[in-house]
Amino acid sequence: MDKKPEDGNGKSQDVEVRKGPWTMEEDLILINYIANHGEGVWNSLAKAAGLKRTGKSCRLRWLNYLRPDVRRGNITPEEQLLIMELHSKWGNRWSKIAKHLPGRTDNEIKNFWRTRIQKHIKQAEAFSGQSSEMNDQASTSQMSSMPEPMETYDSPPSFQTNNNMEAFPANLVVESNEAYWNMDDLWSMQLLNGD
DNA sequence: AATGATAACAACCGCCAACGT
DNA sequence: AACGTTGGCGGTTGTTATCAT
Repeated sequence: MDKKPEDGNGKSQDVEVRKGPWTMEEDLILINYIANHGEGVWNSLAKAAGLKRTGKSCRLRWLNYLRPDVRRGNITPEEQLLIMELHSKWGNRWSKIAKHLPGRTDNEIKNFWRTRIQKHIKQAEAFSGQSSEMNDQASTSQMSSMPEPMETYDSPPSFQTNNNMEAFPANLVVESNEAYWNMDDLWSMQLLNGD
């Protein structure tokens, strides 16, 4: 292939590379292309589909968001428990952990851990007066002493708002340049689009 | 009602291993 | 065997939404 080691950070001069949030149109293009051609070499795919994105960006978008089998939001207590259990075994091996949670992505689990669980662990540590010792321990590997986590996570305020997408109406909402939509909408659109 | 602080999420970046030529 | 490319992973950052004052 005609490749310079671009590796995600598009610093090619002549080809402009888009960054930042994906638009609805880009999503549709990617979905359509993969529906018709399947996944392939991501860099080539991005070009062939006409997306001004790096292959890496396309891959990430597809795996974490657009895939039909991806489940987002509403992590169940069972899943929380499993995440904590696996994390205590494997540490930050997010992709490995994600393999045991069908439909969940490593990125989502990682975010979930960092925003919801790690915070509570630190709080619990602070209460038990050990914060100085185990500082950022979770990022290294084992959680040797997890203080009865489920009780801590039982009903923190943040759980009330853990699913932003549900704040949006059932149908897609388009707001100025940004678009928010349900994946159901996207998939039904692309099916209609059929190409 | 306005402002600031915090939480949650999406996406990017850099590194590394695997694979192909 | 060496080099280049790609894919995957984990860490980090930027943006937006929500809550509290």
